[in-house]
Amino acid sequence: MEKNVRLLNGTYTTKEGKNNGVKLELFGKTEDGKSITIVEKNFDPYFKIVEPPKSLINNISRDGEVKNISDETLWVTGKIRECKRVTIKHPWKVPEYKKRLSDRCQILDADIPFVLRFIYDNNIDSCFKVKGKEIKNHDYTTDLAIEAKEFGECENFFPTLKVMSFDMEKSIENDEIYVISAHVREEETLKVKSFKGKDKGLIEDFVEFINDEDPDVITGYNINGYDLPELEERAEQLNVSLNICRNHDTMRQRNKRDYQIKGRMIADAWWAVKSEMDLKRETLNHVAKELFGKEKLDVDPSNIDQEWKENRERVIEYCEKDAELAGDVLEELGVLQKAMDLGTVSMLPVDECLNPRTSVLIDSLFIREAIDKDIGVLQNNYQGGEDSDQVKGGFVYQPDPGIHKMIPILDFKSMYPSEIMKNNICLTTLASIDDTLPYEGKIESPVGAKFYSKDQREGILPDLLEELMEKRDETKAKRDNADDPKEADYYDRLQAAIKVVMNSFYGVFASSFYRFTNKDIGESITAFARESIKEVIKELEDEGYEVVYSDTDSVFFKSPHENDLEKTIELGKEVAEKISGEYMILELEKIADPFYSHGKKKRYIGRIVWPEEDRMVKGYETRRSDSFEAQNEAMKQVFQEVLNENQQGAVDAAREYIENVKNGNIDLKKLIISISCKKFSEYKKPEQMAQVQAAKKMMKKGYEFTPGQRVSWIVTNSTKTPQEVEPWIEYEEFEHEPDWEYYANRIAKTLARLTKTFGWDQDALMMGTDQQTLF
DNA sequence: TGCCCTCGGGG
DNA sequence: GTGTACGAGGGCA
Repeated sequence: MEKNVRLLNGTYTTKEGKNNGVKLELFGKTEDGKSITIVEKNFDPYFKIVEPPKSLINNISRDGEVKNISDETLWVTGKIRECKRVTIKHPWKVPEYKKRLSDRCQILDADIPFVLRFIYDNNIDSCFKVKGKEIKNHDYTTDLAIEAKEFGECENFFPTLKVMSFDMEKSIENDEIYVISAHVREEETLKVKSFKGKDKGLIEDFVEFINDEDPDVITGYNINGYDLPELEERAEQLNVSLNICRNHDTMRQRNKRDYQIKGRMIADAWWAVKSEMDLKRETLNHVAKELFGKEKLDVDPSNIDQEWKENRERVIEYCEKDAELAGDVLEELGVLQKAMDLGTVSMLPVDECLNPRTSVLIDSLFIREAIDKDIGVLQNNYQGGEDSDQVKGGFVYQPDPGIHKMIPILDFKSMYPSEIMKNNICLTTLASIDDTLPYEGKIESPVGAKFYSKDQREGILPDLLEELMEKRDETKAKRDNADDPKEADYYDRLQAAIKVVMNSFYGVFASSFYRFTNKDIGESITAFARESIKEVIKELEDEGYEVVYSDTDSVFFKSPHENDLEKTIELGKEVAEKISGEYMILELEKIADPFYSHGKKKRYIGRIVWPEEDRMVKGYETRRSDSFEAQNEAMKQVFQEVLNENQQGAVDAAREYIENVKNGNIDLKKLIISISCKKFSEYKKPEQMAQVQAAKKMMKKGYEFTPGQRVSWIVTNSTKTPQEVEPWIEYEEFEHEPDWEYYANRIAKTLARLTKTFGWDQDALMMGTDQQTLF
């Protein structure tokens, strides 16, 4: 059998026999839309050791676990060194050897997940051709299974993935699961099914359903944080196996945060929302409204037990709707497509690209190069969680406080990658660690690190980046020349994926623990970058322009054409081109009119007038959790005035709002603070927590409270410690006096960030008079 | 100012 | 699974 496959994920098992029974299982989707398991039995785990003492080799060669020891000559941190490749029987023994041997000699290649090791070593791409013997009567849930003989190349393709989205309604009071609804789709809806009844049978039916349907992807809203852990716990209680993996293994918790279902991918729609959208609130309801303009069914989930008693049918309908909605969200955000695109660029299984760890993206490209060039792959060295090794970041210019007219914003195209290419930065070109090649002294970073120039030695890192950058330009050109909109869309997604990979180089190389970097490299990159942006600022100033702000790779300056957008666009483009160098390319990104900051770094707002009308708000928005609506409302009103370039109006709006709050002249609903409350005993200092106080007072009034429920309250006296709050109960009159002063103060604090520049700080806003009048 | 604690999503 | 990683915001010292 021969098949073209897109790789989804992989695992290994030891089912067959005791020794030598390690087999890899790769799960994928064929070009003709079949799910497939690829079994590989002939790959052994290994690691490498650098210049080991003879005694050590003697020692481990007698080890029953060790299968083979062979010679290798590798470039390791600046030297050609004699190394040994130690092949062993079991992948999970590698960490053991790492620990045992690491104080006697340097260990290489010992922290690469086994499946990835295999695909790197065999240069397997995200899509590949596999030849082998079909396994008839296999026990996998996939359509096909094959014993791999040979791997080859094939064109990229994008199979339609089968997605099962599900939702579970469960009692808050006890452990009972009321209903699980599943929604299966490929391109269109295939099946909707709800599971009810006794929990044991319910879960068993659900498991059977999953294995029968055999979805590639399992999704839902916050399933990693709620549905899956709850399901797991209940299944354990009832002694039901959640054997929903494609090889019939049990679903397991991978980290604290997510789960693993072998052969299937878990794509939590909430996580997708977090990374793809910028929302203040991320409830499914809000997201649905934002994406589709529709509200979901009105069932109060914090009161699910009541709802279930009163109207089962409605709860079931609600559950089905939510299951479908989560799938819709995933689809709308193009999550799977993006993961496949990223897989295409990074040569990784789709699963690795759903919530990619940037270091894995880079590893995939870099390690393949290292194998090719006989370079030793060092290990990541996370030394504790210390961030003392944090590399100094970008340069941030203290913004010029006030309202500014017509501000072109220039930014460097892929700044960090460009610096790396320009200065040939790589572990393999770092001259200070290398004694095989004399240094010519051409490239020295501002922190004193020395790099070989390109003609002396080409770095892998700049090479990879150059390739990516070229590919991106090519892809963009293809996009622009495509006649078919579908084709154009494909190329656009691909270039976006390339950008993601290129940018992830920065994060990884700015850290000091990534395997292919070190402090000198990280610091050199950012130092070169700071130098470049400062040069731009200087050049602008020398030309007579006034720079008002700059952050890392962008510069904001004043256009002399305060009221002429056309001229400003022209000027911006002209200036950008003039200052650009061969590698460091500046572009006119957008134009703000007006631009405002109160003088604090990373806090500014602006109205974007080019290339599209937009609003730009950085660092000012109050986000979620214990904020209350009045804060947002007041902020919005003041924003509006500032963007209308009306200073006085902004101050007046702020004063008026605060005055109203002080006088109790505001809708009480806008003061409600609402947070969920755990079991009281789970808090370190429960008596200090406002939510505990509110919950207790609710119970006293005879209302139900179950741990985990959301509670709402209004602050009535903040001068006490802890502050005094009273619960807000819907449909009941609030018979306490809010602490108006407290609310006015919090609003003033928020607003003062904006009005400070106009001479109005928090206290001034509270008093209603500015400093000048005061003194 | 800096440390410690908590939340979010879900029911 | 050849592991180790959330990030923002408020309260309190």
